[in-house]
Amino acid sequence: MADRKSRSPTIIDIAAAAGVSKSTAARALSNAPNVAEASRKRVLEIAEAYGYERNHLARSLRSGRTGMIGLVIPDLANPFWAEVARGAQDEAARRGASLLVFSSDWNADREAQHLRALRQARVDGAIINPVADGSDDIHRAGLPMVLIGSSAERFAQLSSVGSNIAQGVAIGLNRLAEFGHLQPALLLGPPNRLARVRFQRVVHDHCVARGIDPATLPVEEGDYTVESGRRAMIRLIGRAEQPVRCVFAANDLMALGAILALRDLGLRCPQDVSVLGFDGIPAGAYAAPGLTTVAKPARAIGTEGMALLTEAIDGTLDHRRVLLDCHFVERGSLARPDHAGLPPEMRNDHAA
Amino acid sequence: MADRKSRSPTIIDIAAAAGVSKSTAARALSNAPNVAEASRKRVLEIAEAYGYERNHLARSLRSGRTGMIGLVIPDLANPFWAEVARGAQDEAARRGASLLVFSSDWNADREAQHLRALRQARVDGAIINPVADGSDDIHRAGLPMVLIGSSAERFAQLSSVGSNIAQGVAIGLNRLAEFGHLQPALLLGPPNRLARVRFQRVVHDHCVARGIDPATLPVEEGDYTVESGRRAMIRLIGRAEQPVRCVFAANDLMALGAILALRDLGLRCPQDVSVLGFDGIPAGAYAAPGLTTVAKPARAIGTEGMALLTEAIDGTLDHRRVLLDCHFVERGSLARPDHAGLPPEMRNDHAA
DNA sequence: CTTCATTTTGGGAACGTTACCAGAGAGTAT
DNA sequence: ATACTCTCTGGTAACGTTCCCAAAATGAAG
Repeated sequence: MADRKSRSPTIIDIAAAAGVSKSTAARALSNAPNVAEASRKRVLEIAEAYGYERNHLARSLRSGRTGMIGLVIPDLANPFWAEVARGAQDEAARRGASLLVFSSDWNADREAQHLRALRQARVDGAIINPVADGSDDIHRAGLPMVLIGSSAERFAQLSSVGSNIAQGVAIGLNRLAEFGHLQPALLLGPPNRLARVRFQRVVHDHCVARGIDPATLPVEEGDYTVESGRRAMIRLIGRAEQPVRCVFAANDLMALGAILALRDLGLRCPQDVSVLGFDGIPAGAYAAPGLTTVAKPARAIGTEGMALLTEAIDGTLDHRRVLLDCHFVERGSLARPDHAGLPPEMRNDHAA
Repeated sequence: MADRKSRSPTIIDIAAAAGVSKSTAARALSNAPNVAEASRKRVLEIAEAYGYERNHLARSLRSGRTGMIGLVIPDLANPFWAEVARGAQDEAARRGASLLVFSSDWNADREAQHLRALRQARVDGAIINPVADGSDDIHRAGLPMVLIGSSAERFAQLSSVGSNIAQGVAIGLNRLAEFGHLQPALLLGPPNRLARVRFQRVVHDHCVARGIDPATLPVEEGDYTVESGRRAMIRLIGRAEQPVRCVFAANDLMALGAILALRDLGLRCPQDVSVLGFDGIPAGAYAAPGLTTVAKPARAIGTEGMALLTEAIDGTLDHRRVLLDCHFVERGSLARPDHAGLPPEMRNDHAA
């Protein structure tokens, strides 16, 4: 009896079957007030029996709200961003919304294209990791939005959620100090890139705060890939000045590269050289030794971004910039220096 | 001039401004035939100037097509499924569709809930990795769908896309044979699980086809986690009967565990023991040695699933079951047995 | 029994688009 | 000039809701 016309029943069918007007049926189904208990019960029973399902399209067209949220990230297949997406999706589901996901591949054109698609789909709002330099495309979007990730810094006037790099670096350096490593070498990203500048600046500030001369830290650079980390580590070890006992890498992939390099060079990690990463990617757990790292709150960035966006949609959000704390993940690539394994000329006795 | 009423312009505004009826404007904007070139040009110019954007909601309500596709996978944060999602998303974008993503967490209730959301959002179709045992929820969905992944086997009557396990195992065993490993030990998943049964059956068949007695292959089992793989490898080495020179694991995580175990046991990989994985997760690249593995065509499953779904939506798809080939990824955990490094009692000279 | 307040109901008008059909021109052949 | 075909156009009716307002029913108080 449910589908006489092989067409899914509309609210009009339900109203007719329940012997009420579509207005009353609508009220009953959206459990609004001012509908007699008897009518409501009637309508709900009929709807249940007919397998009625509200047409969300019509509802949206009328009310202007779609219950859909757009998410634009650089790459859904990247573990970090996948984790962010998962967080956003969980929170969206909790709030009864659905998530439209797009990957920009760090490409401004594609980003603009996705933004257009979002607007056309009439999403209620969007969470975006902006790629475009010119802020035009982002602002022009004309819908409630929350930015995520570090590139959000370029758009100071928009609310955003990111990880607290300063706090993360602080944890890292503190833990390194506890292990006796006061002057870790740094593996940074390519120069001129925002991420590198920020990481380096934060390390610098923290060193100053701890009374360490930042200029004494050896620095090498890579491009955030494993291979570049491997080569940077080799260069670092090759330096004559000072034996390297500890490396703090700006991301996990380079840290993994460093661990590989140490193995190739016949040095033990962590006994000879400690390695600390920054990111918290799952792959770090499978290295040997497991990569100790400062993990960014990827999933929380997604959930918090969605929470903020909800406020933005409701209009209750005044500008806010949320920085979520990183946390330390101990896995075994950090140790007190073990001088026994090193030839005398490589020993370094300044550690506490 | 674009937004006199601070409201986005509708097709009626455009039509009025262009001095034509909304019918003509609609035809021009959806570049339909039977509209004078002059009118079309006029309308398009005005639309451009006003920043007009078609309301996809209204369009969908009328036409019955939303241009949205649902994707339900177990976990968006899982690298394999993230890769599948990425493939689906790319193909969707290529076809001008948008992707609604949901994670079921291998939970039938959540899956049912997501399917309901999809129906309510009036998606044109869905790509699903089914979790529910009872086929009811899936069939009841009542929208065009394509299943992906191995669990699709349970729903023989629906079209599906999966990886060709048989072919993948064949490549793996062939390559192992080329390295002189004719009787690899097997690291399987938990008994009774579909995935294990299938993997084991395929290995069995291929051994028979190659003239090897399947019963001679040592077998251990784990639960697809790294730790279980580590323990299984230790048990394997501990077996008295026969020295193990090669392990074929049913997934990459267990293979990574095996590599960790070998290091702990003081055995060299690959010189003493070769390890072959199955999956192709990115983390395998960062192990030492890099994990050689048979990679499933994750991204292709997504793209092909979307391609099939498009046909299903158009009604041009008759039942099909697509199996996509796996490919071999050489990374360094495979080698010819190097007897020199082993104590005499562990040597095993039957290899070619 | 009236009056008034309150709850409940129904009828229409949106929302912005596309589908359909009939009519208006324009051009060509009889 | 008439008839006919063609291309183009405009009006109207959907699509399935929700929102608004007025009408009807109910109940309480005078």
